[in-house]
Parts: sequence; structure tokens; C-alpha cells
Amino acid sequence: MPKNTFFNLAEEKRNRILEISIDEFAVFGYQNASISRIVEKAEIAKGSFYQYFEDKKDLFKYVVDVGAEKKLNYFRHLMEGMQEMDFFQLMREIFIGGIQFAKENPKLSTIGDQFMKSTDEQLKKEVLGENIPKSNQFIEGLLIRGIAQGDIDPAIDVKMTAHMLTTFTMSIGEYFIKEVRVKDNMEIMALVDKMLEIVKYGIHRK
Amino acid sequence: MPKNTFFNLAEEKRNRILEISIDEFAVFGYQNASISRIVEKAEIAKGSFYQYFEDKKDLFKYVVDVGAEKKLNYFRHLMEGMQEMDFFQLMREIFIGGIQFAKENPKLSTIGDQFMKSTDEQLKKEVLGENIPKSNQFIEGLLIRGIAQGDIDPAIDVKMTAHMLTTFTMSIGEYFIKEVRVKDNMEIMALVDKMLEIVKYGIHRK
Amino acid sequence: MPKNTFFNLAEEKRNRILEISIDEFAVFGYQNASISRIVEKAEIAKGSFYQYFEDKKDLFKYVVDVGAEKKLNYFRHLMEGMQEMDFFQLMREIFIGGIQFAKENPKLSTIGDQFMKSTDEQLKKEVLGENIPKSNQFIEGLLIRGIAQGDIDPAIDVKMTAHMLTTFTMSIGEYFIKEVRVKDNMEIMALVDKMLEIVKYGIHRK
Amino acid sequence: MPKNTFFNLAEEKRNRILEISIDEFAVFGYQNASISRIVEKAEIAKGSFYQYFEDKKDLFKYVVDVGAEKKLNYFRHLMEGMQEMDFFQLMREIFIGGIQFAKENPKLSTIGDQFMKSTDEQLKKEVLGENIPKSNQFIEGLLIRGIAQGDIDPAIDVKMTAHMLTTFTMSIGEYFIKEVRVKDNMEIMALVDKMLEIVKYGIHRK
DNA sequence: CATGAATGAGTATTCATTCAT
DNA sequence: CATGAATGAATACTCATTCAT
Repeated sequence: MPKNTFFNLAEEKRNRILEISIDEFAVFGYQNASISRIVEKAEIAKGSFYQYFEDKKDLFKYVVDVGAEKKLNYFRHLMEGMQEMDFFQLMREIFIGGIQFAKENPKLSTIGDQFMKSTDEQLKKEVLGENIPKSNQFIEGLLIRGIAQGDIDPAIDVKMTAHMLTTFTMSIGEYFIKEVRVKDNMEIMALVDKMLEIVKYGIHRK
Repeated sequence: MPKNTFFNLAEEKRNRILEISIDEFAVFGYQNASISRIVEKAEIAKGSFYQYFEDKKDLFKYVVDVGAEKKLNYFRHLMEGMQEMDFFQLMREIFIGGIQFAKENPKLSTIGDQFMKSTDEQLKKEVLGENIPKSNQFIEGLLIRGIAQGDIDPAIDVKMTAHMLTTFTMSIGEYFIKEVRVKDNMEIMALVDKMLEIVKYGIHRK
Repeated sequence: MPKNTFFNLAEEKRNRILEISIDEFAVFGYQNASISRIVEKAEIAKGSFYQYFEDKKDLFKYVVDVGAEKKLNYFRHLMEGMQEMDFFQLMREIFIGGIQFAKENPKLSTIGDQFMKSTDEQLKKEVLGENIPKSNQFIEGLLIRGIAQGDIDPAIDVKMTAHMLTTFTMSIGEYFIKEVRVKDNMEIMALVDKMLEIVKYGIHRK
Repeated sequence: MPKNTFFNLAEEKRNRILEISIDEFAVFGYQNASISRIVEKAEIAKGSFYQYFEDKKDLFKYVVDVGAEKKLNYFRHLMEGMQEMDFFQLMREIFIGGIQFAKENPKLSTIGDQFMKSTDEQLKKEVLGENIPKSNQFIEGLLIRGIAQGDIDPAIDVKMTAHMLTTFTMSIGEYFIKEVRVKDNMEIMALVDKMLEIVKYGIHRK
């Protein structure tokens, strides 16, 4: 976590540092991001940086947290309506939330994707803390609930299915950014529905 | 490509260098891999390294190639029987081949996965040559063929479905390495078949 | 140009670095000068060096500039009296200025001479900027003026004569350093006047 | 001197090595010339090179010697007619010989010029041997003879005048290569005569 | 006489971090 | 809280030369 000194900063300055850091990590990734470049662009002294953050990792952790926090907001409304929705409606919301977040925060999205895909387990542990929040587990929960409520085939392997869906959920934003470009929301919805059809009924000839 | 000097080396030495390089790239990734560390571990002089390889990228390219070559061997038999198989049988072989490769070559598998997931497009272009072979396209081809042969629902969005399956194909080795540990082959087959069931018929309650 | 950090340094330190760099370039020339040797002698950290200068070329450029600046000072007074002097009086001043500079700044003089004689046109362009100031042209101008004022034989080939005189002007400092050793100024003047006699009337038997 | 092994080589090979070395030194100068590049272009083994030559310097020495030898041939005829010529006729022959050599052997000429201008005294001593044959001395001799024979003003400072003329003799080839381009011999003669006029009668208004 | 692999000290440059003011 | 100079280990890479065969 950043030190108190950082949060005591004038908002304008704090935001400037944050935005520039996001830019840096989005473009260069964690390893190749350069503190020197950041402080130069942000027009703060090198020493000041280390008064705000423990070190490079501390800044990165913060940026990732900000992204996660923002992303969560795209799902907040879910929690409320959750009870009334079945599994596929929920997945629909999750897909849409993920895409929306990626569309509106492409840099944070990129940082998050890159980070999740990285194999630097050491870094992951340090950034996410001990409790690497297996996003798996959330979807696993949904699947179990879906089975209980009779939406989902009880014959599936839950863990594996959760992995399939998680993997895919995570790659979805990237796919929309890279391949689909910015389509209007109607088109996005249509594509999401086609995806869900597949998840639901598979791809075999009906 | 490594220089001839490398291939003229005694096999023992050549393998030592290769193995140590694979270790290095698997642990640190391309950017953070250190030539100094490699030559030290391999007990060769720095200058010697540069008699064998143009530069770091040349070594990496070689390691990736070795991995690709090895992986291909897991699919060679496919090409033959390809005509008689339907889409789902083919996917089954692809999954199994991928898993087998990952099980038997975890480090090379890691290197390949990391590399494919990396966002350093420049590096990709240089390592893979101009024609970055979108693995998407292969599966796209299979899907189109599957539709033509009546195995697959013509209503699907081919591009998107190809992306779903590619994403998953690529994460599958990783999944087995990380989650499933080394199970016996029977169990693996069973799991693969469950996956295919899902791809084929979806997860909804039948 | 060195960075501000360099000019903010304590004068003692700044001079130490400058002197040691001058030594290094004078002895080894640009190509063979070693940053490592410089920082070691100057007892500064390697990283510090790169806080002061962009790179090796930046340091060299600075050293050359310092030399040029110093040399110019030996000619400043010329500009004023220029109007009243004829060509031979001007050349006299130029010779004397060059010799004086070389006598009092032998290392800078060496560096400048070496640099001007070097065949690395790329380096020259980068150090001197696009406008490689052909010293030829200055003397060409003086010759033309001399002809107009009736001091100089209009039958000479101006370009070639300018080249003769320039070449000689440049080698003059070197000559005095190497061959004549440090004589008193009276003797130097006498020699300079003999030179001018030759330039003026040639060496044939009168 | 190259080792005997070099002179035992088939003429074709020996010449190939020589020509390629001349190219290399002409383009890169002594310091930046690369043995690796030479052996590669000449298609000989690295080890073979060191069977022919002691080291890089040994090769350079040889190349310089070859150039000097060739240059000397442009002056051989001089020695015969020397007795009948006066100083200015001799200088004329020397200028013309120098230009001719530079025109017909531009690479060797470049190597020689660069070498003579270099300030690496250590190298000079090693290449030329202890008795650095001051070309000064040759012209000094001519001047003294000229004075004795009544061609030249006895009032001149012989040493200094020799330096002036030497400096100029050496820069003359360069001047013709760089500025005058390949003119026909008539024009060259005319320019040489103008030069000599200046040396003889100076540049003052007659 | 030919070969070419082995060597290792050397190069310029980068970068996160510390520390004194 | 701000500053920016100081640090030094680390990086990829080069090159003339040696040596065993």
C-alpha cells in the first residue's frame, strides 16, 4: 500500500501520478516499466516517489488494486439481483460487465490481463497477497448453485468447468478490444448471447 | 538460428547448454533471463556463448523452436487419420496431444505458453517470423469443415467460437500441470471427454 | 550537452571530472577512451557519470566545446582590430593565437587536432552539428579580401591557397608543442615572422 | 613482419588476404579494423591468421610497408635525374609523384595518411621502428642543398620550412582526392605549378 | 600448414533504490 | 513533505588472441 504521504497529496497530483503510472504499466508491463520515466513525466522528484511508495512493486500493487476496485463496480449491481437470476443470466451479466470494463478502461484492463497471464508466481503472490483470490472459486460457487437449482447438468466436472469458464471470462475483454473493435452495445449483446448459447447448448448440430 | 559452432559441439555440452537455457527462460521469461547466469551455470565462457548464438534472441528463438518441434511430434499421427475423424474426435486428439506435451515437457510448455501470451508483439514477430501463425485460424478451419460436414451448428459465430476454443486449448496444459498434477492417463482421458461433452452439448440441464 | 546535474556539481568535482576526461581523450582518443577508467580516476560512481552526461559522446562533445571556447578567446581581440589590419598582419595574429593556445592548453589542443584530423565523418557531424565549420572558408574570405585590398596576388588559386594555409595553420600548434618545446615568446614571434615571410615572398633566392 | 608461412602461401591467397586487409584498414582505421571481419571475408580460419601474422599490429605494419614500398616506386626515377634538377623542379616531381600515388592507390594512400596523422605515438614507433623516418629530414636535406646551390634564400629557418613543406606534401593527396576529383593530368600539372609559384614567390601582390 | 572452438577481460549503458539536506 | 545527487550491481555484447587437434 502507498504510504500516507501519498494520500495526503493534492488530488490533482495524486491523480496525475496514478494516470501516468497506469500508462507506463499498460505500455511496458511490470518488469519494463521505469520509475525514472514515471517521475519524469509526472514531474516529481525521484526521492518523492519513494516517500509515497515503498518501491516499484508497491506502486504496481496499488495500480492493480485500483483496477480491481473499478472492475468490481461493474458487478456491484449483480449482487442485488443475484437471487432472482439463474446461472446463465448471471454469466450474461458477468460477461457484459467484463466487456464494459474493458471498453471503458482499456489500460487498466490490459494491465490486469497481462498480470493474470504472467507466470511470475512470486510477483502474483506478493501483489495479490496470500489469498490469491481464485476467480475460479466464484464461478465454482455459481456452478454448484446452478446445479442445485436445476439449471445445470449435474454430470459436469465442476472444477474443470469452472476453469474453462474463468479462462474464457478473462480473455473476453481482450478479445473485444483486439478483434471486435468498438461496436455499439447492441452488437455486443448479440455476440454475448451467442457465446452463452454455446456455453449452454454446445456447438453440435442441433 | 544458432551458428554451426553450436551444432558442432559435443552432444553432452550442447544438451547442457540447452537444458540450462530452458530452465532459465522457464523461470525468468525472456526479458529477465540472464545470459551471464546461463554461461555461469553451463560453465562456458561468455565469449563462447556468442560463438554459438547471435544474441539472446537467437537463443530464445532456438529454444522456442525446439519446443514447437517437440510439440508437433505429439500431433504428427493426427495428420494421417484426419480425414476419417469428425470435429470432436479431432479436438479430442488435439487436447490430448497438448496435455501429453505439457506433462512430459513442463518447462518447454511453460516457455511456449508465456511467449504466446506475452504482449511483446515485436518479439513475437521476430521469433515467429512475419507470418505469426494465428492458432485461431487452424481451429477456424476445423470449425468451417465441421459445419460443412454437418457436425457443427451452422448458427455459431465461427471467429468467436474459434477464439473460445483456442483460448481454452492453450490454457489446458497449464490447467493439468497446475491443478490436476500427474494423474494416470485414464483419468486424463476421462476429463478430456467431459470437456468435449461440454463443448459439444453445453452445460445446461438435459 | 551535459545535464544540469553536472553544472550543479561543486566546482572542485566538476573540474576534476573535466580534467580527467581531457587527460583520457588526449591520451587515448575518442574511440579508445574508457568511461570506466574515467569514473575510477575521478572517484565517482558509474551511475553518477550517466547522471551528468547523456553518454560518452556527450562528454566528448563537451570537452571539444570547452576547447573550442577557450581557443576562441585567443582570437577575440582580433575581431576588433580586424579592419585596420592587412592580410599578413591578420595571419600573424592567427598564427600567434594558435600557438599560444597550444602552448597553454596542450591536451585540449591535442584533442582538437586529433578530432579535426580524424576520418570519422559521422562523429564529426554529431559533435560539430550539421554546420561543419570549414575553417577553409574563413581563410578563403581573408584571401579574397586581401586581393580586393591589393595585398595579395590576384593570380593565385584561392581555394588551393586556402587549403595550404589552413592545413598549415592547424599543424602549427602541434609543431610548436612537439618540435620547438617551450621557448620564450620572443623566439616564437621571430619564428612566426619568418613563416610569414615565406608565405609572403616565398623561399626563392632573392 | 609476417611469418614465413605467409610468404609460402599461394600467391592468389596471399593477395586476397592483402587486398581485404587494405580494404579493412582503409575503411575502419587501425583501431576499429576487425580481424574477425578480415578472416571471414578472406575465407581463412582464425587460427590460420595467427600462423601468418604475429598479431593485428604485425598485419598493419605489413600493409603500411607495402604502401610505402609502392609509393617509393613513384619516386624511383627521381633519384636518377636528381643531380640536374634544382629544388623547385624536385619539389614538382615530389608533388606529382604523391598525387599520382594517391590517385592510383587511394586506399593505401588513405591508410598512410590516417596513420601519419594519428597521435598514437606508441603505435607509430612500433610500426615504423625506432627510427621514425622523419619525412621532414628528407626535405630538410633538399632545402640545405637548395641553399648551397643558390636556389633558396639562405635566410629561411630550415627546420620550420621543412615542416611547412612536409605538412603540405602530406595533405596534398587528400586535397586532390577530396576536392579536385579526378581531373585530367593537364589540370593537375597546372595546379601543381601554381602551388610551386606560391612556395617560390609567395602570395603577395607583385 | 589448417582448423575453429575457447577464452575472459573489456565495453557502454541502465535502473531501482538510498540518503543527506 | 520535497529534492535530486549518489550508488553499484547488473545487463548484453565484442574482440584479439590462444590452443589442442
